[in-house]
Amino acid sequence: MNQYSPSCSRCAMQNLCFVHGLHANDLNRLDQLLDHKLSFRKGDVLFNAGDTAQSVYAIRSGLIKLYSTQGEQELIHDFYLLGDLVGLEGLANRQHHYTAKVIEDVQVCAVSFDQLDFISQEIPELNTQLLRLMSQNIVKERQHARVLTHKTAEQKMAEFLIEMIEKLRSRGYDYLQFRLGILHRDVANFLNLTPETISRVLAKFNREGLLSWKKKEVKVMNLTKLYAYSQLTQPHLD
Amino acid sequence: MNQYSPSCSRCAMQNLCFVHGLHANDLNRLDQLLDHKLSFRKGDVLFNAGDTAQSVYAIRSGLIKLYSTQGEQELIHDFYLLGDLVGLEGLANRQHHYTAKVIEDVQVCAVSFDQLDFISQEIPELNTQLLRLMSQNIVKERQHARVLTHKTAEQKMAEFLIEMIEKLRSRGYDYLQFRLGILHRDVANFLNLTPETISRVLAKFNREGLLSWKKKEVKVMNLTKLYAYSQLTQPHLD
DNA sequence: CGTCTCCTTGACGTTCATCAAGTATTGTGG
DNA sequence: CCACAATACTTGATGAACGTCAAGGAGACG
Repeated sequence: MNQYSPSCSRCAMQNLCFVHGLHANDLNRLDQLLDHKLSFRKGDVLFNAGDTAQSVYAIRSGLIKLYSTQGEQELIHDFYLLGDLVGLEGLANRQHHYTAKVIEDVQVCAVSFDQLDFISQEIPELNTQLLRLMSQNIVKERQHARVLTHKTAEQKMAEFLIEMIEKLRSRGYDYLQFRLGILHRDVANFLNLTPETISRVLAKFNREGLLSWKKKEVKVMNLTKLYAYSQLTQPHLD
Repeated sequence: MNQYSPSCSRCAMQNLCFVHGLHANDLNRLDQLLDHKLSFRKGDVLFNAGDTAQSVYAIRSGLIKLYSTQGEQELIHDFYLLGDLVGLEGLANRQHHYTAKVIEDVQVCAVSFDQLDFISQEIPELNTQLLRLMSQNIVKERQHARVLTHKTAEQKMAEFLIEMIEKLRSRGYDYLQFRLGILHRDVANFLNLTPETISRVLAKFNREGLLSWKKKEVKVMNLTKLYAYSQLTQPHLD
């Protein structure tokens, strides 16, 4: 599951990243686009706001936060992990609007915009795929706006955790116990709360036998109750 | 300025809508895409969340709000007016995620996705343009998230008004006195405030000789002070 | 000209931020 | 690998911004 293969057509993550939906023939063409796999360490920056954008990054492992700054104010827009695509919004203008910083060591596939542009003219399906990803991004941002504005601290926290859980589940990982190396400060920032509030909510979740998150290790004790807090509907387990 | 011309190549709004940046030749091709001009009345719905998406709409006049609903909760994501493009995020999946409702009678150009798809394969520049618009949309949503989370009621209000003012200014309209037919309720929703708070902030702005908004008519008395409230930087006036 | 919706203004309440101080954990250099 | 410094987390006390509730007034529409 975690094995790396250098070509898209044999890539273990094929279903997760943006090539999903392309035909075998097209995948072979896409292979040529891939720079080699790159590694970054915690604290490294994939790109800064204002940088010229040269490629998009498909995350193979690790964790990245995407944020913008205004004055002193840092605002985290999203976290990316295995199977996610970072930096796509820089494509059209060849300029990044955000900073992508590694918070847990990552391996990424870098895909050059130039080549992507070029080949997407020959593979219409890829173009549609890019537009689809952009659309999904917009929908996601708007959903996040709803969370930020209309949910209580407890709902925000529950929803955030469930998003992580569902991502892990969809990728076949253990989702009842896993490492989550994000600072409370960063979660707080993302959800527009304070670290203190995060701490209090987690203490409550723990007290009520819902879930614990200590020393970067999450243990889910009562998933159903967690869903109840989040107001999301719990999917049927297979 | 407000005159309607049925072909893109002679369209008075050429610089405002998504064809901006295309060459004359390409514009002629684009002409074929245009359905005739459509009119909608206040209260009409261009499309509903969940509808199959068939075209994108370029606003020629009037005002539209785009929103989603969850349970009873309506959430307004954006307002669109002259020169704006509505419904683009439905392109990839051919499905609308939001409802677009007319709040002041509109005239729109409807551009079919099918044809857009087809011709964008022949005009690479159009494709880039679509991606650019999507990117800008994402950036805009994230900026809005910042406003929702990190600004006071007064800053939100000032920023909202300035956005309207700058839009009118960029389109060559009177921006110190203009009609703004949006309900306080809708502004409140958009900014995550209550109508009461909107009312109080406007009363304050009025008291301080900044601006008045009564009977759907906005009069700007002190633009500089308004910018000061918003924390935005005032552009140099020509 | 009456009804309905929208807007205004005031009194009060709630959620979460802020401030503060102490404890745990992580990172670092010897 | 330990010591200690820096950073992160926890918990409590207090407060502020804006929401909620309420009631009256003004527009808009038929």
